[in-house]
Amino acid sequence: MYQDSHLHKVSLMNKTRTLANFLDLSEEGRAQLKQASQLLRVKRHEIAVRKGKQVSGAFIVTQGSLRVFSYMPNGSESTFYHIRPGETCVFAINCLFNRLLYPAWVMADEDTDVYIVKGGDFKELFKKESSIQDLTISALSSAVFKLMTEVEQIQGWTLSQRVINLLLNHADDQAWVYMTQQDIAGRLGTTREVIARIVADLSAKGWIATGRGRVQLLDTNKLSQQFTAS
Amino acid sequence: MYQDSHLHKVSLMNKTRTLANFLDLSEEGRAQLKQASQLLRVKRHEIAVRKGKQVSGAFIVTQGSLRVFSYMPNGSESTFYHIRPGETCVFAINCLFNRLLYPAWVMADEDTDVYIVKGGDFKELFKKESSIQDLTISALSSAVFKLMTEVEQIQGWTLSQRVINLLLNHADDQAWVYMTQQDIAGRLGTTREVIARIVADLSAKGWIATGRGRVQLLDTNKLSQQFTAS
DNA sequence: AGGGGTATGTAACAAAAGCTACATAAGAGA
DNA sequence: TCTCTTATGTAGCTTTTGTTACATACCCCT
Repeated sequence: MYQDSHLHKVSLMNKTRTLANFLDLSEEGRAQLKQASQLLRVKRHEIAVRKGKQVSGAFIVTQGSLRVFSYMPNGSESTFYHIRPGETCVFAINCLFNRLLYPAWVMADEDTDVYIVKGGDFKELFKKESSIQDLTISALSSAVFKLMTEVEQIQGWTLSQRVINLLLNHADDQAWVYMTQQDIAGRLGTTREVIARIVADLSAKGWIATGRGRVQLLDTNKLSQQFTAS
Repeated sequence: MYQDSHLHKVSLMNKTRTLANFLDLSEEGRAQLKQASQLLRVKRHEIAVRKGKQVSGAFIVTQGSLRVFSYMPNGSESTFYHIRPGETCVFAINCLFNRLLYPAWVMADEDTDVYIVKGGDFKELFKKESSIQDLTISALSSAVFKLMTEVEQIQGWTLSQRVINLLLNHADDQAWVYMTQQDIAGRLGTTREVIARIVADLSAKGWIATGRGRVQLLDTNKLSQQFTAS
C-alpha cells in the first residue's frame, strides 16, 4: 500500500534550514554535529523507519512532519505521536541509550526532512552541549508526560470522553477540527465505526456538527463539562 | 485510611546506605550533593507525596520501596510503577525539568528511605556529572519504554493476556507469583472481581493454581502461547 | 482452638466497545 | 457535469469488561 523511502541522502551544504538553526552549539559542537549528521528526505506517505530496525542515530526533523505508530493485532494503526520541525524522536533516543530495536513504524505525513546524527557522536555531544541535553531531556520528559496522561485516560475515561478531549485539543480558533474519523480512530486506538457512533451521538445532542474530513465544535462548554459531571 | 508521612528529616551523617553508595561522583559533585540532599524516612503505608504537590527536588530511594499510583474516577487505584533502591522517580524529574506539579500519589510499600536532592542543585549536577546524567536518562527512557509498552498492551491485548503477561513477569524461580488479586487489579487498572474471573478461567484450564495472596504457574508454555495464537 | 480481618469464589446483570455489512454523501478531477 | 474515490451514517449483533452482592475460605493472633 505504501512505498518505502528511497533514502535520498543529501549533503548538508546546500540547505537553508539546517540542523544548526535548531540548536545552539559551541564551535566544536557545531563541527562535530555537521560531520556526524546526514540529511534524509522522505516523501509524503513513505515509510521512514520500519519496526525492528536497528537505530543508528538520533532523528531531528527540520521540515515537514512524521507520524509514529504501531499496528494492533487486528491490523489497524495506532498513532503514538507526530514529530515536527525542531523535535526529535523519543523512541530513537530511547533505543540509542538502551541499545533497543526501534519499536514502531514511522511514516511521513508530508514531504519531510530529517537529519540523522550518528549515535556515538550524539552521546558525546550530549555530555557537553547543553542544547543537546535540553533537546533530549525535553523530548524524553514530554513523552513521559504524554504517555502517562494517555495511560490514565485510557484506563479512567470512556471513549466518548477521550474523543471529546481530542476534539477540544485539536480545534483551531474557529472551533474546527480537521481530522477524518479514521484519523481520530487511529489516534485513540479504536475503529472508525465506533468514532462514527460517538460523533453521531454528540451531533444529535447539538454539541458538534460533522462534515467530510472535519468536525465543528458548537458548544465547547457542554463538551468540557463531560469531564467533571459523571 | 492511610496516614501522612511525618516527614522525619534526618542528617546524612549517621547512615550507612547513603546516596553516595549509588552514584559515582567527582569530589565537588559529592560535596554539592551532600549539602543539597536531605533524607526522608517514610513508614510502611504512609503517603510520601500527594498529587498536585510542588516538586522541590529529585527523589532517590536508598532503601525500601515506593509505589506511584493514581486514583481512577471510580475511586480505585491504578499503580504506575515502584521505585526501588538506586532508582529515582521519573515523574519528579519530569516535574523538575518542566515546572509541573506532581501528577500522582506515592505510598511506601514498606519502611523506606528517600533522599531529596534540591531541584536547582540537581540540574547543576546534571550538567557535569555523568553518573547523574545516566541516572536521569535511564529513569526517563525506561519510563518511556514501559509506558509505551503499556499503552500498546492496553490497546491491543485482552485483559486475560495482560494478566498472563503480568504473571509471567512477576513469577519467581519456582513459578510462584506473590500478589493478591487486588494488587493485580490495581496494576492493570481494573477490579478484583474481573481478575478473579480470569484467574478462575486459567485455573479451570489447569494452567495455574491459585492461593491466598499467590498464584502458581503450572504450564508456562500454554500461558506464553496465548500471545501468538489468536 | 477459636475469632476476626482479609482474600478469594461466584453468579447474574449492565454497559461499553468491537465487528460486519451496507447505504449514502461529499469532493476532486476529467 | 459526471464519475470515481474516499469519507461518513447506521443497524444489529457479539464479545469483553465493569458492577453488585454475597458466600466461603484462609491465616494470623490470642
